[in-house]
Parts: sequence; structure tokens; C-alpha cells
Amino acid sequence: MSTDAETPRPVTRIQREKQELILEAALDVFSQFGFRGSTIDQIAEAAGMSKPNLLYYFKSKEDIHAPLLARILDIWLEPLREMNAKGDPLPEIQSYIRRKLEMSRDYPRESRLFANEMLRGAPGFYDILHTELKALVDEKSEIIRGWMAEGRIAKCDPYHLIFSIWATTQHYADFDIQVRAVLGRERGGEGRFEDAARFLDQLYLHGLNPKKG
Amino acid sequence: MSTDAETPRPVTRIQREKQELILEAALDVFSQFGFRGSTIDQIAEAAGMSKPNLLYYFKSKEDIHAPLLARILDIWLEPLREMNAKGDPLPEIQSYIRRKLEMSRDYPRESRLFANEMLRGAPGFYDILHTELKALVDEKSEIIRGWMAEGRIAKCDPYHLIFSIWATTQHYADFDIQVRAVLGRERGGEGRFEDAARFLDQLYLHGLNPKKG
DNA sequence: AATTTTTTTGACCGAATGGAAAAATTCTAG
DNA sequence: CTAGAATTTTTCCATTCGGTCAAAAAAATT
Repeated sequence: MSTDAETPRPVTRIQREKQELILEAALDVFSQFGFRGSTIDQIAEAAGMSKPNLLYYFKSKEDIHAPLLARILDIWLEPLREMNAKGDPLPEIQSYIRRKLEMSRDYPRESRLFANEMLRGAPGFYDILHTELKALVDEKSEIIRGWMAEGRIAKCDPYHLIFSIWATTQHYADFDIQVRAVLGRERGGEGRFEDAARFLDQLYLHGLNPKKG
Repeated sequence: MSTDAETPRPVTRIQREKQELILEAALDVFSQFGFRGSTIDQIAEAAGMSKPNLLYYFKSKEDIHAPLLARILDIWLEPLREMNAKGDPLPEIQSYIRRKLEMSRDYPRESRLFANEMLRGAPGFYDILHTELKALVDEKSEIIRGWMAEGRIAKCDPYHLIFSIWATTQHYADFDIQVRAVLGRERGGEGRFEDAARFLDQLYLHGLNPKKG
């Protein structure tokens, strides 16, 4: 069931380059307007080529979209995969948050593409969500629950903990416009990610500290 | 600067009803596919009428979209507006979170429409974001900062505090599919909002408690 | 240089799109 | 019941859409 021979792998140097160019342009467009709201012409223009030329490399709109999606979930879940049961709970969670925040900073388009897909009900993700993603979150939730049982971290619902981390970090990519508008010119620069990191560190450090008042 | 005579207000009972019906259907469609990804035909079908009939009530696609957007920001910001400087900090924030979470539960389509708009750069919101929204958040941030100065709440960046509340609560509407997939059949029911409320209560209660370890 | 292969272009297609016009229908007030 | 207004339907139009095809242009190979 894995998507294998969909893109029959690049043979030529030009093919490799152009396919990458197209995917890059498509990411720009799809992440803004979603699949249905984007047009092949738009992507072709962003990639600096004609529509038929683009369709020489990808035979349909879906064929451009699919590899982008496939790529994303992998990148997206890597930080969570790295969460290590043997590490110290709070540093593990902190570094997870930090990595996730860095991804929002460095791959905002990927985040928005993902969000777009979720908003329309994730038709292309549906099965993966229920299998791969769920399995991973189940596993990591078990680890977190273990930490809680050992009293190394405050007790709470580990699933919602993970959701909250996803939400707070992705917010800076998906709602970038809003964040920047609210922060204004002075505080809305690149420094906003460091401010966010500081705030989240504090929130979760206190929020998850096992010795509470 | 307020949008006034855009919809020349309903005269007839039928006009009132049908316009409401159309907006209701449009909310369904727009919230899934965004403005560009939605078609008038699609909305008309969802509203159970023909396209030309729909265009008798709203003269263009934008004319359906605009009032929906206008409506949303108002509804959306009301909970924040209600945050009261004279109240107790933690209960004020808690009830803000709770109200925001209830909105995600009760108005998920509105949330997704808003998210869709943000994702494409909020072309229809841009000025409002920089004026009305920014002003409101500035004001409330000042209140929160006051609480912090009085030692009634842990010190942190009030802007990012508000962002985190927006993010965590809206997540349950915008990423509903993902949340439900991860929680699975048993835990993904309506109870997920109560679980979320419990978790967020705890996170922010501890995270913002001024007496820390 | 000749030939083959890969890449690009221009013209084109049918379907869907946003929307206009006008006829046909239904409603409502007198 | 009927005139006038409000509503709905039918037909239509220009544009855009996703996608095809054959020919031209470039590269690569011989």
C-alpha cells in the first residue's frame, strides 16, 4: 500500500532539477490556497515555466501534491520520534517543544500545507492518521505516562499535552500573519521565535513541574 | 470604515430566511475549502438551490464570503473582550480559556473559516488585524502585565500567553480530524473537550502560578 | 554532422467556473 | 381575483480550469 512508483524517479539531471523546482513552487502555492484553491497555471508561473511543460514532469495536479504531503508527515513527526524514554522528562519535553518551534520557523510553508490538509478533513492523510500517527502518539503517550507514574512530571493527560505542544508551536507558522500583526513592527521580527521559546519553556516547565503548590 | 450597506439588509421574510440559509451553507463550504477552493455551485447545492437563484440574493462569491468573515472576528474576540481587569487573574484566564474552548466546540466551522483566511495571508482581514485586533490584545496584555507586576500571576510574555491560549483552544476545531484520529474511538467522542479543558486548566494554573519552586 | 532522445512550446479540448439576462413562476396586497 | 412585485428557472456567455497532442527546439549520443 505504500506509494512507490508514483514519480518514476528522475533519470536526468534536468529532470531532478525541474522536479525539485516545481515542488518548491507548488509548496508556495498549495500552502496558501490549498489543493482545490491552487491552479496548475499558478504553480507553473511560480516555477517559471509553462503549464504543459510542468505537466511533462508531473502528469497531474495530484501528482504534484501527493509527494509534498508524503514528505511532510515524515519531517513533521521526526521531533516526536526522537523523544527518548531514557532521557530526563522535562528536558526531553523542552527540547521537543524547541525542535517543533524551529520547524515552524524554518518550514512555515510545510506547516501551512499540513494545516490546509487538516482543514478540509485530510482526505489524503486519513489512513496514515489512524495508523502511523496514532501509533506514534500512543507510544510516546505511554512514555510520558510512565514519567508521571514515577513522579518525575506532573500528572496530566499526555495526549492533550502533545496536542497543546503541536498547537502552540504550529501556531507561529499557520497564524504567522496574525502573530506579526499583533506583535507589531518592533516585536514581530525574527525575535518572536525566541520570545515564544522562552514563554513556552516557562509555561511547560512550571505547568509540568511535579512539585506543585 | 465599518461594512454597512454591503448586504442591503433583508426586506422580505423570504430574503431573510434564504440569506441565512445561504450563509449557513457557505460556512460549510468555505470553512473546508477556503475562498478560492469553493465554488458557487457547491454552495448553492449545499443550500438546496440553483446557482442563479443564489446569485439573486448575493451578487457575487465575495459578497457571500465577506459577511461571514465580518461576523466571525466579532464572535471570536468576545471572550477576550470580557476579560476583566478587576477580576482575579487566574479565574479570569481560566474562564477565558474555557469560553474559547467552548467556541471551538460549538463553532468549529467558524474557526476553520478563520484559519483558512489566516493561511492565505488574511487578505480580507489585514487592516482589522493591525488595528482592532492589535488594540484589543495590547489592552488585555497591559492588564495581564499589571497582574504580573502585582505578583498575582507568574511573570511571562502576555502576548505569547494569549497566542498559546488561542492556539491550544482553536486546535480542537481546526485539527479536529487529527485529534479524533489520535484519540481513537473511545476517547475521541464529545468528552474530548472536557478532557482538554481539564488539561488546559491544569497547565495554565500551574504554569502561571506565582508561587513557583 | 547526423541522429536520436529529451525538453519546451503553442494550439487546442471539454468541463467547470463566476456571472448576466430574461422568461417563467410564485407570492402578496388591494 | 388580479396587478404588481418578488422569486425561481432556463438559457446563455466569457473565462479559467485540468489536461492532451503534435510539432518545434535543445541536448545528448553516435
